[in-house]
Amino acid sequence: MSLANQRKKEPDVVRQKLLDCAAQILVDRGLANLTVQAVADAAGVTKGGLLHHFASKQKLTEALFAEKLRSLDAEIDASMAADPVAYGRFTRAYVRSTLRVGQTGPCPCAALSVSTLVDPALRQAWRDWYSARLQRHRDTDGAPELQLVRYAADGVWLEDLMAPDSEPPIDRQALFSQMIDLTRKR
Amino acid sequence: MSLANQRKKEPDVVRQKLLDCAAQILVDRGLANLTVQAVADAAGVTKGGLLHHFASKQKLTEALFAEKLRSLDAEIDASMAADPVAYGRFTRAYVRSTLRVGQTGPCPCAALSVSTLVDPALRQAWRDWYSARLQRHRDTDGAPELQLVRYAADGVWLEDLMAPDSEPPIDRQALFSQMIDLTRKR
DNA sequence: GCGAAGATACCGACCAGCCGGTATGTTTCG
DNA sequence: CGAAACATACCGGCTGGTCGGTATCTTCGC
Repeated sequence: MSLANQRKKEPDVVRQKLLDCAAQILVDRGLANLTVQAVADAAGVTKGGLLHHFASKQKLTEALFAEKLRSLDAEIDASMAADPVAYGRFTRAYVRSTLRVGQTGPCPCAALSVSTLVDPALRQAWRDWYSARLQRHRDTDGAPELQLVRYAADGVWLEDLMAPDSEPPIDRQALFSQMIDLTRKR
Repeated sequence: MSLANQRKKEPDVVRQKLLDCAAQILVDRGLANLTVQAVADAAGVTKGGLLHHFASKQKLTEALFAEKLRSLDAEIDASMAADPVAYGRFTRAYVRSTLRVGQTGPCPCAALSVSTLVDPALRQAWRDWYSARLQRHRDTDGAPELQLVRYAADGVWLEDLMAPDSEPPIDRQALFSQMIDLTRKR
């Protein structure tokens, strides 16, 4: 059996690495290549090892989705806390998280959105989150102009998803400030 | 056996139906469920019958992609021809095609975008089409404000894709005229 | 401290089912 | 007839998933 499992046991690390690798494969190798085997290989674990942490592929994608959603949620909260202006506060935070100017790391939205394509149940989870958030900030972010800005933000990260490495048609920094400007009351 | 193929032979109809069913499955049952068997079943044909029309699954998706892209292209051309104002003409046509107020049938974008997730080659095709179109109308649609509007349009049909049956957070008609307004020179 | 004892983490082999694809038959059209 | 338009049967490969086993961690009596 060639003792291969004499590695140090660090379940939390392995589990996290599985999620990370799954996210990366999802984004830059496409949805079709997100197989249990591929994820396990990328994380340096056997398929059986992966299935130990996540009872099924479904559970894996669910966990991935939940993690990214939580990450986005926290990011937005932090961003909102640093914003002194009430009007359009959520929309600005949403834009900051998606455009990622001055942010570090990849946008959680990427993996999120691809996940929704694989499973209708995940779509529902996303919808729930978004509408809950919208309801929560309806006083400050209910205006149609702000909804438009949020739509634009969605369009931007969609472009990022479809063209990961090519440069955008217009300067992101300029686009960003343009969008932020649109969230100021007139 | 059991002579099941006593139906009238109408290859063009069957071929088209295969494409339609593929598009529908793609949009509302997710990418993972787009199998040759499923498409064949939905179209009332056996798997072998499908493979007769499209030599491979790859060919099927390519044909689907090409058809939807051609459809979108024609729609935009027609929309632009009916627009007397030069500035932002392409952007308005793009918005009309995606928002689909006063348009009939589903947005071709939906199936288009999901297709791009399955095959990187299709992404490239989409990018090529879009940048070619952008280059062609750079004189009338090069302004950053118009790019923003187009981003917003992308965001809208993305929402349609993720929430096919739920009603949008704001009135589509109002959103539409708001976006059109943004394409008028100031 | 130490060592038994169980729980946890992980491996490796295996399986049933579905996938895309092929090869071949049968029916209908021109 | 002959060719196109299908249906049927079947195959190899890969998929997600199971199972039994082993190595490491943790707990706890002493």
